[in-house]
Amino acid sequence: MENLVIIDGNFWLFSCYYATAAMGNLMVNKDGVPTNAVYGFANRLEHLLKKEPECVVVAFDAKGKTFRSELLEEYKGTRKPTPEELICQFSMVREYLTAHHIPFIELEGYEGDDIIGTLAKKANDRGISVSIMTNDKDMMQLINDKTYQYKKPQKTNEYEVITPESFYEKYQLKPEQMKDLLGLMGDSADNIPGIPGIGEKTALKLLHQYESIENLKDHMDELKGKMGEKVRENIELGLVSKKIATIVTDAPIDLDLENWRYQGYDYDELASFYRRYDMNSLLKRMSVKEEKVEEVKFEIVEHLPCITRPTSLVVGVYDTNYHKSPIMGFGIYNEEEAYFISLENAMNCQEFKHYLQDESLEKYGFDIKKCINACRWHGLQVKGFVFDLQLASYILNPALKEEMKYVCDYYQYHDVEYDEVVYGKGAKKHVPEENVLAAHLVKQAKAIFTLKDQVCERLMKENQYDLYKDVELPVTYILADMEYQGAKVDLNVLKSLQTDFSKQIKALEKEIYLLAHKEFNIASPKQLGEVLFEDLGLPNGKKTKTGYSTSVDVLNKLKEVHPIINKVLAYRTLTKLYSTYIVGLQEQVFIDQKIHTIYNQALTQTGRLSSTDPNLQNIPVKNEEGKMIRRAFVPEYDYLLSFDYSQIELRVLAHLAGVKSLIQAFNEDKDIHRHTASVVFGVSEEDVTSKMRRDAKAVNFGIIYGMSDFGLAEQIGVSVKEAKAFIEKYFHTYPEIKEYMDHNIELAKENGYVSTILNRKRYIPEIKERNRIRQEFGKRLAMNSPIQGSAADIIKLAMIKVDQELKRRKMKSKMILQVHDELIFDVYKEELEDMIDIVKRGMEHAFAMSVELKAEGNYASNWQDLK
DNA sequence: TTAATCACG
DNA sequence: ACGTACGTGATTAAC
Repeated sequence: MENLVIIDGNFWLFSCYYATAAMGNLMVNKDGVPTNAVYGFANRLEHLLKKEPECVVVAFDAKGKTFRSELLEEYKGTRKPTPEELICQFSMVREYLTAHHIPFIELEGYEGDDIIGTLAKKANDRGISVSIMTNDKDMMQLINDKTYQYKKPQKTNEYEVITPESFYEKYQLKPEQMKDLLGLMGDSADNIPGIPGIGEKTALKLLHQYESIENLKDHMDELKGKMGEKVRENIELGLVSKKIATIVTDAPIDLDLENWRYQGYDYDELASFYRRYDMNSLLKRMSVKEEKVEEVKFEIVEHLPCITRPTSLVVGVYDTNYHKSPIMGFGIYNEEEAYFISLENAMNCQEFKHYLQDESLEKYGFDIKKCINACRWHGLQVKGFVFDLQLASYILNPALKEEMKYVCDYYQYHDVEYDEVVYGKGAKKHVPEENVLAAHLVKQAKAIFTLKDQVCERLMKENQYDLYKDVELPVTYILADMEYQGAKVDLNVLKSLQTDFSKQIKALEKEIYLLAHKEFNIASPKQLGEVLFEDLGLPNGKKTKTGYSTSVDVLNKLKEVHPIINKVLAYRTLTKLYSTYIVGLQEQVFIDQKIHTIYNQALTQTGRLSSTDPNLQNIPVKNEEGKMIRRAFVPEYDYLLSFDYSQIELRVLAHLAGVKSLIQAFNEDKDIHRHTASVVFGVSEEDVTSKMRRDAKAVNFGIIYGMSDFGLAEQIGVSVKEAKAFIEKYFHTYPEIKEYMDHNIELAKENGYVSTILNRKRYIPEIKERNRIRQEFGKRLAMNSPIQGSAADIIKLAMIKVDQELKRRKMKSKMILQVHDELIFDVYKEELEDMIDIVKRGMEHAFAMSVELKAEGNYASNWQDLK
């Protein structure tokens, strides 16, 4: 007999919530959204699905009241209000089911119970058996020889089945008499009164004799004593209670078994749900479930045989910083050959070196920049990389973690292990035995080889192959050279700053202790908060989950209140510079006197680069003390040359949105913030005051971020009302901007993603979430990402253009740094003029738009003097 | 490991 | 009535 499984969605969600919420610490995802109930729900469902049910459907309560509250005002009146942390999971669980392709039903005016009752009846009428997944005892009235109830005990996942027989054993009643039982004894959970004074024992006795409340009413005169009185007094209440406890079986819902047939999940959709809410164990479990693949066969060789065909190549780099990491060995794979060779053997093998260097031997890799540079530090030159799975997959979906296992799982290739699992982590990290290492690397190589065509096809289909091949791939080679070239540092500058700063810090420390009347750790926000807001009794501006906020914005507002504030602010600035830059950078200087950063090209959601180990994209520049750090960055050759784009994001916006007056202003080379101020405030450009310009600048920036009135108000220090008026005026001035922003929000809703000028995509699942705050966040992403991303596209094009020209003209000067809208070069003095010309032109002609691009630059003998 | 803070575009 | 500007990385304290 065919079977339909009906899940009582509300019961499951509530019980999962309370099962873990009671422990005190709610499970949340990285954004702080509680996920415990949905996580439990998912776990329970996955377990159920292992039993391979034929048809599955979930029933939920709909919002609003039902006929029951009309019959009885106090129905469900004793329920505690649903906690906030659970409410937000109602929509989340629906997202989960949608991702899982499991149907759910909710119907206004009906409870989930009624949906279950109706479906069960309709299914039974068609000869289909039904399993009701709930612990709710009301539901027992639905049990019959084709419908069983499945109760989940607290501890196990093995359900207790309630059949008509087991029901009879317990109550000596027919299941449909459950309504009468509840009608008489009431139900405290739903606040159904029943007949006061009648409990389960008496109710059962009465029903064994009279069968139903209706029949009892006809014979109630026969009843004796106190009990008889009670029944006679409240028989009507009993009848109403029965009505309330009766589950509807004729709600307007159709049985749609064909669409409810469970046919497995779509990996992408479900995995993306699990990723979104950080449900990593469920994510991992879904890949484990896949069928076992056959063992990868390979050979561990001392000498590499002659290779003549394309291969995938994996370099086993041990540490995350590949500029100083040992290499453990190499994995090489194609459809006929699979080898592992250790570094030691590789270094002594001419055939291997030839294989690496031969550009005509095409190689496929994962993070080829890492492979190229790790090899370079070992004196090995690699040529012929033509495919990078990491970059390709980043282009297809930047949300994917950049680790290989995640990427492969995403493309349904599961026979790859996490590096962390093979090498261990933390103190346990080690180089594994050779055969383990070899298997790991060759498996990775096989994965790359296997996935290449599929991923390229997908790039073609998405119209992103050009972005990958003509932008990201060339850029990765350029970045490899930039990293390897490095930025030269004058350690003497840092050393002298170190003595200088540590004196100042000590002095400030003393002054602060004096003002605070005690010694404490100023770097501890907790202790500082206590000193400022308790000991000194300063007016506290609230904030943060763990205590007082002591961030700059808070402290800035207290500057006038107490002299300690300025000292603390100065202390903060200096210690930040001291630890992160003065000390931190010195530790990162290589033996060649240079810093070799690592650019992550497959991380940001917008297409920008990021820089680590150390981060050279956040070297201080905004205040005087900070700027001094830049004096330590010096040329290896003669000069540092830097060019940066002027207002690239606003120009991109003007172009993309087709803002006529902005385009014109840019092309007339006007001061854009002054222009904005003049149009918004309706004064001539000469009459724009510095405040007006400052405010206009804040709005120009804010607009790129998809600002709110509140955010702007905070930023420029006006009331929310004023900020709102300001924004309205701004949109009135540039109506095209408003249209463009709305358009992108629409695109995100319709397609699920937004795109840049080079068709870089960013998926925005947030925009479909039911949580309004998350949805608003999604809207801001939809507005900002195309702008920030297009600017990132453009500077990548510029890097390629400049690099090509440097190569064509055989220049010896080098590109060494990229800071989002700025390129920095280490130049020979005899090349200086040419370099200025090449860089400026390369940047300004990187991409043709209706708005001209403008790059301005300078040269100097250290980074500080560049600005 | 996480939260708070602050450095950059 | 919500909570509130986009994208990063490093350091420190405190668990």
